[in-house]
Parts: sequence; structure tokens; C-alpha cells
Amino acid sequence: MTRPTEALRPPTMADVAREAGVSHQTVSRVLSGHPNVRTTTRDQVTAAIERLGYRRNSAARALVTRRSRTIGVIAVDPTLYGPASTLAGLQEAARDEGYLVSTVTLRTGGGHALEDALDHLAAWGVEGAVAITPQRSSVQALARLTPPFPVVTVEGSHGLDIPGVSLDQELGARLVTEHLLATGHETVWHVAGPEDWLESAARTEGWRAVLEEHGIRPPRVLRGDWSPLSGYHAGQELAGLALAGRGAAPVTAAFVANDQMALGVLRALREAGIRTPRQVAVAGFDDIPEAGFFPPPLTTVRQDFTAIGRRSIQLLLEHIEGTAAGVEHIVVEPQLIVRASTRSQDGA
Amino acid sequence: MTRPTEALRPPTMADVAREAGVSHQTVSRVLSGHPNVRTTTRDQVTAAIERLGYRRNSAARALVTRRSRTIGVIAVDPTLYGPASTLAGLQEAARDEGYLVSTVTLRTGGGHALEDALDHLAAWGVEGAVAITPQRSSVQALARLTPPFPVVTVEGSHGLDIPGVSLDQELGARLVTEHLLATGHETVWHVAGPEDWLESAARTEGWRAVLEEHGIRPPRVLRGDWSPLSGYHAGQELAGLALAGRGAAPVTAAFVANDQMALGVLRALREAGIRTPRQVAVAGFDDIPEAGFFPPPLTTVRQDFTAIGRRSIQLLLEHIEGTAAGVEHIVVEPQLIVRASTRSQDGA
DNA sequence: CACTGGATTGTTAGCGCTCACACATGTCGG
DNA sequence: CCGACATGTGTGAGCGCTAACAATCCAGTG
Repeated sequence: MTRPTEALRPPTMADVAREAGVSHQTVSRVLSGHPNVRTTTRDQVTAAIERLGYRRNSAARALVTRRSRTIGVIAVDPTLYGPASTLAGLQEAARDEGYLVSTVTLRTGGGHALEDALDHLAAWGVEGAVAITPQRSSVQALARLTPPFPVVTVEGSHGLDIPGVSLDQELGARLVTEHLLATGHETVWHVAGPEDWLESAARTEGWRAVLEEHGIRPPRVLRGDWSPLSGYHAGQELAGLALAGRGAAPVTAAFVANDQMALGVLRALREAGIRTPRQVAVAGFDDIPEAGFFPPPLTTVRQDFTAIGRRSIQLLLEHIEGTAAGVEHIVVEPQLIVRASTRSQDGA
Repeated sequence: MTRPTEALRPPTMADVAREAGVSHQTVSRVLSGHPNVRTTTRDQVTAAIERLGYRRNSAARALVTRRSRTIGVIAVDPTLYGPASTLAGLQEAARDEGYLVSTVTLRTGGGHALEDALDHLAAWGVEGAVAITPQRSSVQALARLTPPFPVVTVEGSHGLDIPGVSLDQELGARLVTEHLLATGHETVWHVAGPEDWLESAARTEGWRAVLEEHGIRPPRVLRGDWSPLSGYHAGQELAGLALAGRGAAPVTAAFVANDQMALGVLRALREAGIRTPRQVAVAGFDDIPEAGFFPPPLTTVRQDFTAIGRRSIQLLLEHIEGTAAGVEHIVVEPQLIVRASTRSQDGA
């Protein structure tokens, strides 16, 4: 009477029930921690589970409970330090809550990529999703779409009707700019990130606001694409301006929108024979692990990516459970890290 | 006769069948692209699907087909450039194959972390997993465990009975070391990564082998933990040795096991007043985006992380489909990138 | 001693889908 | 004109689980 396929199939709840001499429902009760099960019965079931190496079938559970216990994450370019760190924070938080995290990465934020990603997640029945899509276009796409599950954003919900978590980018930029002005600089130049990125815009905004509050007319904004190379090009331009020494806005300090570009700027300045920070002070944003070892060590703004990841999972779960109170925007505070790149070595 | 819950429940295959005036089985056939369906019928069904906004329920499918179309990935510290890039490559390849990727990240590779991660994935019924666990201990743990699904490793299956994909780390180290010797250096010092990491061991091995082939007795190995700080400490030690100028092994060239540590080394050398590459040439490994902008731009070994990710998904799918021919180890070739940090500026 | 009610267990009916089959048609050669 | 064969389509069962209900046991009670 032995069925030949027996060995191939993992044990089911019915198998455990038979082994323990109870009904499958009792097994289910034990597994879900139902209180009204006699201790002796519970032990028998537990032993049978152990003996058979039984595991609950998640597909069957998901089918009947209509809950997949899976969360989707959509990330643009998770190769960058920021998104990668956020992702790690998300994973950990979700796992603690008993969720599995499924990630879809986007090369670009444009076009139908986001829609396709949401579709892909929907097809697998995720209960909700976190979108790490810091580009304006992606967020707008997100606002247009109506996926069949709640979505929260990371660094992307500014002014939109989507719940989200973000670092106070503007405050970070303010801290840097104030710091540079306090160090005695007449004005602060700015190398911004790509125009399409919200983070980029917020940092530029913070910088501009501080200058204006001090009655300083903001100099022309230089622009890069987050890459070291683009920073290098911007640095060459700054070097040219510094050496030309044009009147209105002397180049003695620059706030670069991320650390990678700052590295490029530093290199360009050095190649032009300009010393940092003596002649031009430079500050970045992100505090990547390398920042403390740049030539010179870089003043920057630290983001607590782990906290951002954790808070966004919290927020998403609230929306999944339906306990969320409206459309909330959680803001995480940045921290200024002062290093040699903005410290006048001769004690100015 | 309207059921009040109707609106809450997403449409099922039966709903579509009713709408299209066919049986649920015909809907299923249309969805799975079965050839024997009349074109007119197919169109009716497609239209009904469209009208109702129907999506197949993945849980129900997984239950009956015993296939979840989900792949698990276990990654240690996905904040590092290498793992993050590999992850991105994996994601993309898996998605192209119609799989969802669920990621579990480990803070440490030690203890039961790996087992827990596999458990977590098993509980969700993944069909297979890729382990990016480059530590010796994790790989050994992996070899001990017998998860209920195939597992392939990235950078971790050396000498073990587990299929995997890895870069030829040893070849990379050989290329660097040969390059440095060819530039005229009498010997090459080495700053290694953590002892527990297989990649670290392989790079050290390649370096040692080349020196021995040239009849050079390898100098003492300095050791870091991949971080810029640890590289900085190693660099200080190197600087001390260089300035002391002890007989047997002059410090004129160093092969550092990754780019981040190389940054630390460069900084320490500069602080000690040692010029790179004139007095000491430095080379790294990984080719992180910043490497080309280090002071000076870093000679390093480029890894094609995207290819590694892609190949490992291929390999895993072969094992899932059962078409795999034994335990295969795929090796990807590295590429030497020569930059200023090893070029004698005065044309030596 | 039947009667109530809580604790404990079993029974039944699906969840939404795919598979194996049965049942229609239509087409063709003998 | 009938069977053999292909092409379409429908029917029933069942994947492994949970939720609702039903059934049992066993005190304590009047």
C-alpha cells in the first residue's frame, strides 16, 4: 500500500495529524498557538512535527488567509550607498515583523519601469510595498498609479498624497551651509545633483534659503549626476572661477550634494593647484564610509539609513493593518559631521 | 441576490469565465497560452479579463503547481559595493526569467544566522537560493545544512561540494602583482582582507604565488577588515617600514586587497610624507566608482558583478529545473585597470 | 440525575487554481 | 457513411490549509 511518490512530497498537516493521532485541525491549532489545546496533546503534535520535519505550506496559508506576509520593495540603483543601506534597514525590520521582503530593482526611474515593477509585485501578491524612488518622475508616476496594495515612499513623498519617510534634506543642507558661513566664508557655492531628484532639489533649497537669510545672493548652481566624474567636471569649473577671482562671488567654499561628487571636486581642485580647505573648503552629503579618508577628510551630513528603513516598514505595516492615521510623512533628522575639509588649518 | 462582500474580493477566474461565457478552464488555458483555443474565444476571455481587472492568484497557483516562482537571496552586508552590485545583477536576471527575488540580509556570517535565513526562505517556499556569503564560516555552515531547495553560492564554493559562481580572485591578484613587478619593483607588499573571507585568501594566494615564481620571498602580510580605517592603519605601518628602509624587503609597492582599504593606505602614506606612486606604488581590487578619483587614481582589478549575478541565476535555475550537470563552478575573469597610482610619473 | 457551560477536539466546507479526464465538434480516408 | 483522429471546450477532483460549526467530555449545579 505504499504510494511511490510518498518520499518526494513534503509532509502535510494531515500526515502530522495521523502521526500524532489527532485531527489536522488540532495540528493547525498547535501551530497557530491557540490556547485551548491540552498540554499533552500539544506535546504529541510538536513531537510528530519534529519527527516528520514538517513545515507549513505558505502557499496554502496565503490562499485561505488572503495574506502573503510578503512586502515588496522597489529600488532605483541599489548600487549607491544610500539606497543600499536603506534596503538593508528595511530587510531587517521586515524580517523582525515576520515578513519576507521581495525586491525589484529599477535601472532607470523613467517610463513604465515603475509600473512594471508594481505589476510584478502585484502578480506575486505582496501585501504592500516601499518605493525607494527619489526621482520626481517616479513619484509622480506613483501618484498616478493605483496599485491594489498600500505603498509608502522613501525620500519621495514631498507634497504628494502618499505616505512616506524621508530625511530632512533641507535641514542637512542648512546645517552645512550655516557651518561654512560660520567658518568665515563670504558665500558658498553649490554643486547640485540631478535636477529630477527630489533629494537634490531639497538640498539646493536648503542651501539657497540660508544664503538668502544671510542677505547673500546665491551664486549660480553647478550640476552633476551624483557620480565622481560629474563632480570632477564641476570641480574644474569651480577651480577656473577660483583662479579667475571674479568679484561678486569669490570661490572659497563649496557645498557638494553628495560625497562621491565631492571626491571629484576635491580631485579637480587639487589638480588645479588649489588647496583644500585653505583656499577652498568643501563639504559633501551622505557620509559614505570612505568620506573620512578623502584628501582631506570630508565634512558631510550623515543620514541614518537604518532608521529610515525601519520607520518605513513601520509605516507600511500600519497601512497594511489599516491602523494608519491618514497620510503621514515621517521625517528623520540629519547630523552634521565636521572634518578637515572645512577646517581652516591655520586657525581662521 | 447581490452578496455584500462582492466588491471587496478581487475577481477570480470563475468571475472571468462567467463574464466571457466560457468555463474557468478555458480562462486558464488562455492565461497559460495553451494553443488549442479558438481565436474568437481567446479574445472574449482577454476582453473579460481586461474589463474585470483580473489577476491570477499566485498563492493558488503555487499551491497546485508546487512552484512559487520565487528565488531567495542571502547576502552578507549588502552595503558593500561588491555584494550590492551582485544583488542588482541577480535581481535583473531573475526578473527576466519570471522569478521574484526575496532577499534576506545577514549582519554577520557567523552562528545560526545563515541557518535562520535559510529557514526563513524555506518557510516562504522559495524554489532555490543564492548565497552571497563570502566568509569561510558561512560556506562551511552551508555545506553542513541541507535546505529543501537547491543553493548556489557567489564567491564561496571553493573546494566544496556546492555549485557556485566566482570571480577568479587569484588571477586578479596575479595580474596586479605581475604588473607591479613589471613596473620595476623589487618586491610587492600586501594588505590582505579578513582571514575568514575566501576572497581575501585567494587574493593573498595569487600575490604570494607570483612573488615565489619570480624567486622573491613574500614579505609579511598586513591585514585589514575591508574598511578604509583598517587600510589607514596598515598604511601607517607600511609608511613606518618605508621610512625605516630595512634591508631585505624595500617598501616601494603595495597590493591592497580592496579599494576602500587602499584609500586608507594612500591617506596614511600621504600623511607620512610619502608620495604615491613615486615612492610607493599602490594597487587595489574591485574598481569601485570612486577609484578613478582617488589621490592618485587607483590601479585596481575590475569585477564584472553584473555577469556574476546573471550567471548565478542561470546556474540556480539549472538546478531548479534539474538540468544541471553535476556540481559546476563557474569562474568569471577579472580585468586589470591601470591608473596613476602605479605609474611612475617620471617615466621609470 | 438531568442540565448548563466551558474546555477540548473533530467535521465540513471552501480559498482559487491546475490537472486529468470526458465530451463535444469537425475533418478525412476507406 | 463510419470509425480514426485532430481540435476545441467543459467537468470534476484536489493541492494544503484555515474558519466556522458541531460534537464530545467533564465539572458544577439545582
